[in-house]
Amino acid sequence: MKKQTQTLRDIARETGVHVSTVSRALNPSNGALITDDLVDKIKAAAERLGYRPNRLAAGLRTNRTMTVGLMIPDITNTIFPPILRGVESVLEPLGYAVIMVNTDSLASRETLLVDVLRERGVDGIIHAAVLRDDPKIIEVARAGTPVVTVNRKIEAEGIPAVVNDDGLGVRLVLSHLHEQGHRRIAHIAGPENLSTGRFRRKSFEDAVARMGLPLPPEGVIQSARFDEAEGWRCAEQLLDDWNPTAILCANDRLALGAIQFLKDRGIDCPRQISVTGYNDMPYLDRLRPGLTTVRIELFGVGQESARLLVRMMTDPEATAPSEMVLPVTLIKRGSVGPPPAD
Amino acid sequence: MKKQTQTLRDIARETGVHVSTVSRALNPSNGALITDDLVDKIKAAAERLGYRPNRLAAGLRTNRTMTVGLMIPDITNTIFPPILRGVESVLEPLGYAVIMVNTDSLASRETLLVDVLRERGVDGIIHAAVLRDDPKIIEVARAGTPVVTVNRKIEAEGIPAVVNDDGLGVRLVLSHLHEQGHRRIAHIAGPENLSTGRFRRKSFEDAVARMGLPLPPEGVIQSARFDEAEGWRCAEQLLDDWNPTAILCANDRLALGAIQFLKDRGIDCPRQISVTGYNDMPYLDRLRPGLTTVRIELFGVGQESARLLVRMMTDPEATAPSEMVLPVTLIKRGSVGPPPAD
DNA sequence: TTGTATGCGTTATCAT
DNA sequence: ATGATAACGCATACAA
Repeated sequence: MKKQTQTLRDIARETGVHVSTVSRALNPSNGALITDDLVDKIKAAAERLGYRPNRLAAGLRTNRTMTVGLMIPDITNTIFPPILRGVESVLEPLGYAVIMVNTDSLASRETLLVDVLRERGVDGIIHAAVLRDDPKIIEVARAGTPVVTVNRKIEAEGIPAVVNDDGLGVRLVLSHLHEQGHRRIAHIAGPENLSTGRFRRKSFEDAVARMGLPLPPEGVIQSARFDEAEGWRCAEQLLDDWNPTAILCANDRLALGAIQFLKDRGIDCPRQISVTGYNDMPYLDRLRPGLTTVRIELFGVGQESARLLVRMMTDPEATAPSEMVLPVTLIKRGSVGPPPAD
Repeated sequence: MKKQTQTLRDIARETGVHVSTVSRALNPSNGALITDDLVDKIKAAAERLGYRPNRLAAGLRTNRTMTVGLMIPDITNTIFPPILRGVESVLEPLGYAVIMVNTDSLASRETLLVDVLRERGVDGIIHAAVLRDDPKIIEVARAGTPVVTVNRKIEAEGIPAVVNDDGLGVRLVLSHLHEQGHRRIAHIAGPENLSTGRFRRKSFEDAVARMGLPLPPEGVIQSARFDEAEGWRCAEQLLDDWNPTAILCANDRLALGAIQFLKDRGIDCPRQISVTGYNDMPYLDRLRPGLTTVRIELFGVGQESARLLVRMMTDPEATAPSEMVLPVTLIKRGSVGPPPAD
């Protein structure tokens, strides 16, 4: 039975040259040129022995592991798998592997997991789970590890972010509701500690003000999490305190919860109240009513964040753009209709 | 500005002892006992310097990287994220990191990706994307890397599998349809190159025979992929050639496609034809009609596969069970009703 | 163009 | 109980 893993030494012995020659032959960028036929001979031997480089050893020597870390809040949340695929689609062809961790948006877990990544010597980190205030990742970035945030961003630090145009998204939804005749439009806001929650809320409030629509304090309910239960709770509170004809939710899951609440109360959506989401989760087009929402480029932000990270990893001097904003699209479905006549 | 990463040497210098002493103090299993107060002193220094072990170096020496590979067909398929979380839930507390790769169920990609994992020296592989015939992974397992398959399994090889009780699942659905009065029950089978597709089909055919139900060759349509488009196509073919009152689909996505086909043809589900799925994907309870399906323990199989792998990694002599079967549950929803009176 | 020597950070063997 | 030293596999500065 042949040895488990072949090393450069095995190839060297096999071909009668020195290890360093093999190293150079297999990795042209390493040293000077080797005669072509020797290169061929060495490559043939490597092939024959089924040689695979040991990236641990190489990484120990070069400080590059060809591995990057990907931090995600929770992969079971359907918006993240496409981001991961986008990241992978650019990284894998370049030879990078991805270590993925779920932070559950918990600062404590994040601290832990950043170390898990650093101990493995990742060449860079793509952070889709960043909190608005996130000292640990700032520290890591300052220490020299390339870091890119995606979807979310961190405030007032030099960490590049690839995000969707949430300002535009919110305005598109709002215009659509306005065109349908809605004037009392409420908002279920996303968590305050996430940039997406905060920024969409601000965009909403700004746009509503600019349109001259009424917005009492009770018109915006703050959710604690981006999930269905919170959507339900916030919708209940909203209707207790105000009488909006439409609810603009900070994401699809909040919207699903809100619609469920309306259903449970026997309120028809959209005949009595219209509801909108954000993100365009898969399969939601099959619901009744279909959810009017904003489609964001998940795969796209994944790709761009990876491209950006690669640039930062390969050329530490390159000045990265501080922010990259991708376009969004309004998706009209059945959950929006004209407001009821009073 | 302090050095990027602290090493054992730094701690040694700081505390005035030798590197090997530091290594032993920080990792008790390494060598003999160290005096308690020295251990304390060393740990304090490590803490103070923010020391993190370099797993590359340790792995190079010990051949254990505390990293495992997870191979998945496609993380955007909603059944896989929970499996990943299950895996992570047992691995992460033990200090393991996970490198995840998507194979798209392509043998070519799998070959490639297995090498990506091996080059990084993973201590073991959890394989949720295994094909029924999969020479590459067999080779890796033979070479000594612990491998566990999950959800799917590989035929006739000594690779442990953690799966759901598909035989039971299919029988539960079939009994339910039978109780509702269905006699002409068709099947849209999953891909032949996947154990799940093949096994569910066999379970279906066996159970149908045992129940004495009619099943012409046209009563089973073979899909090429587990997706909605194939569900649509197979449903069309099915109704061209036969007149079943119920369609048992090999998974939810095929069922969604089939239901869409019926809708497109103006055939009411379940009043004219009942349809069932398999897997209980999230959010499908909100559809109309709700999909009657089989709930499988995704998180559970993930956990069990990880536990099994840990045993194999830590004790290579331990005899692993060749198969572990987890229970399933029938979920009754609106897509099944009594057959129409002829 | 190729060989020699050294070190990356750790653990393990041997000595003290 | 602790120190010295070698080795894991590779890349690279230097020598030839």
